[in-house]
Amino acid sequence: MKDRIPSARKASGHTQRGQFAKRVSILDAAADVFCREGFSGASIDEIAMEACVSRQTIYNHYREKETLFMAVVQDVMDRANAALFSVLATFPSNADDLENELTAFAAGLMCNCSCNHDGKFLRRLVQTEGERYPHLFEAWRKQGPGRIDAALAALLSRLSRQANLDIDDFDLAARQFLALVNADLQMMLLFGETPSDEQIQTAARKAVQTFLRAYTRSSDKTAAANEKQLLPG
Amino acid sequence: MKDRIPSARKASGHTQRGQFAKRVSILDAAADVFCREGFSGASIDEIAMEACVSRQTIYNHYREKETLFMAVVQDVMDRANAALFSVLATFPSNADDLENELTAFAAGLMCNCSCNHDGKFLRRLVQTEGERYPHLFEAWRKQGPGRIDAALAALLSRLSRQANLDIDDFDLAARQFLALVNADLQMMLLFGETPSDEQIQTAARKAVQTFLRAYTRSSDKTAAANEKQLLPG
DNA sequence: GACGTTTTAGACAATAGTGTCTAATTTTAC
DNA sequence: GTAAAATTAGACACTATTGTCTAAAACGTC
Repeated sequence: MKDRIPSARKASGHTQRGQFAKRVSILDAAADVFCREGFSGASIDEIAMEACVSRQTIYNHYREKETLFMAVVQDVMDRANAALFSVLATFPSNADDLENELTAFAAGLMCNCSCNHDGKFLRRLVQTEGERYPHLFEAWRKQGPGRIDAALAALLSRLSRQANLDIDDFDLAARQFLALVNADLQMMLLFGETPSDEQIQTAARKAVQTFLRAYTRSSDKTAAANEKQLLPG
Repeated sequence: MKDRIPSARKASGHTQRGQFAKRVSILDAAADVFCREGFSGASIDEIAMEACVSRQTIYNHYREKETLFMAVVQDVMDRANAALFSVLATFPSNADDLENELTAFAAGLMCNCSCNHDGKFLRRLVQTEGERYPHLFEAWRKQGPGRIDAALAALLSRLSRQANLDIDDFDLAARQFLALVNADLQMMLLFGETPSDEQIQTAARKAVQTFLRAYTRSSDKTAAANEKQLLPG
C-alpha cells in the first residue's frame, strides 16, 4: 500500500493543463479508490498517490473527505446518466429486423451502462452507502434508473404500434426487458468481473429472444417459430 | 456511535446458555455491523457493544477481525444455502394450476432468499469484499447461486415434460426466471429497502406470467390468451 | 523575467481502531 | 461449595487516518 507506483495517472490521457486537470485527476483516482475500498476504507493519502497529487491539493479542492466523496458520486452519476440517455437514443424506431435491432440496443445498454467502470461504481456505492447518504443517491435514483423505466416504457409503447407487440403494462415490460438483459451476467457483475464483448452479445440476444417470445402478438407466433426452425442459434 | 443502547441483543431470543450463546450473539451482531459498515468500517468495539459482550471475548473466540469476518460470512452463507434449497423443495411437481404454483414458489424465493437479512448481507459483502477475499465467496458462488441455476434448470426440465413448456436451454430459462422474479424489486433491494409481502406477491405473479408467456408451447397460447380475457389482473 | 497563484513535502496534533495484557468477577461443572 | 473456565473492564502500545499548518518550489500570466 505504501510503495505503490505513482505513475499510473501521469501516463494516462489527461493532457489538460492547470487546475482543471488536477480536479479530473483527483475525481478519477478517488472514484477508483472509493469503488475498491468503500468510503471508510479509502484513505486520502491513497487517493492522492493514485492521482499523483499532494494530499494538501485534495484538501484545497474539497474541504473534507465527505465533500470529495459527494463530488465523486455526482461526477460518476452525471456521466452514467449521459451514457444512459445516449444509449436510449439508439432504441429502434421501426419494426424492421426487430430482433437484431433490439439486440444491438441491449448490448449497448450493457456495454455503456452496466458493465463499465461507472456502472460498477454505482452498483457498489449505492448499495453500501445508499442508506448512509440517502439524499445523495436519491437524485440519481429518480434521474437515472427511475427515469430509464419510464423512458424505455415510452419507447416500447411507440414501438408496439409499429411492431406486433402485445404489451398491457409498458412499465412492467420495460423493467422485465432490463432484467432479462442482465440475467446472464448478473453473477459476473456481482463479483466485479467484466464480461467480454462476446458474452454481452449472446446475453443480449437471448434476452431479446425471450422478451419477444413473451410479448409478440399470438398471430405472429407461428411465423416466428418457423423462422426459428430455419435459422437456429 | 459511542452512546448506543446495548440492550438490543440481550432482549432478543437467544436463550441458549454458555459459550454457544455468546458465539451466536457475536456472529449475529457482527453480521449486522459488517453489513451496515463494510469490513473496514466495522469496529470491534461496535460489534462487542451490539452483541452485549466484551471486546476481549470476541478476541477469545476469533483471533482477529478477519477471522471473525470469515466466520460471519461462512455462517450467513450456510444459512442462506439452507434456505435456498428448502425453497427449491417447494418447486411445483405437477402442471396443475401452474401459474399459481410457480407464483408461490417465486414468492418464497424472494421472501426467504433475496429479501431477508442474509440476502442483503451477501449482496453487499460479496460485491464489496468479493474481490479482496475471492476464496471466501467462491465456495458460496459454486454452492449457492452456482447451483441454484442447475437445480432450477433440472426442476424446469422435469416440469416441462408434464406441462406444455417449450424450453431449449434449461439453464438459460432458469436464469431468466430468476431475473424476472427480481425485476420489479431490484431497485428496492439495491437501496437496502425491504419490500412488503404484497409487493413480493405481485412481483412474483407478473414474473411468472411473463415467463409462462415466453415458454408456453405455441398450441397452448390461444387457450392461455382466452383464459386471460376471462380472468384479467 | 516578475508577480500572484497553485502545488508540494513534510511536520504536526487529534482521534480512532487493533490487538494484548492483567486482575477481578462471573459462570459452569463437578 | 469449590475449582476450573470463561468473561469482564480497563489500561496499554502501536498504527493508521484525518485535517491543519508551514515554507519552499513550480506554474501561469502578463
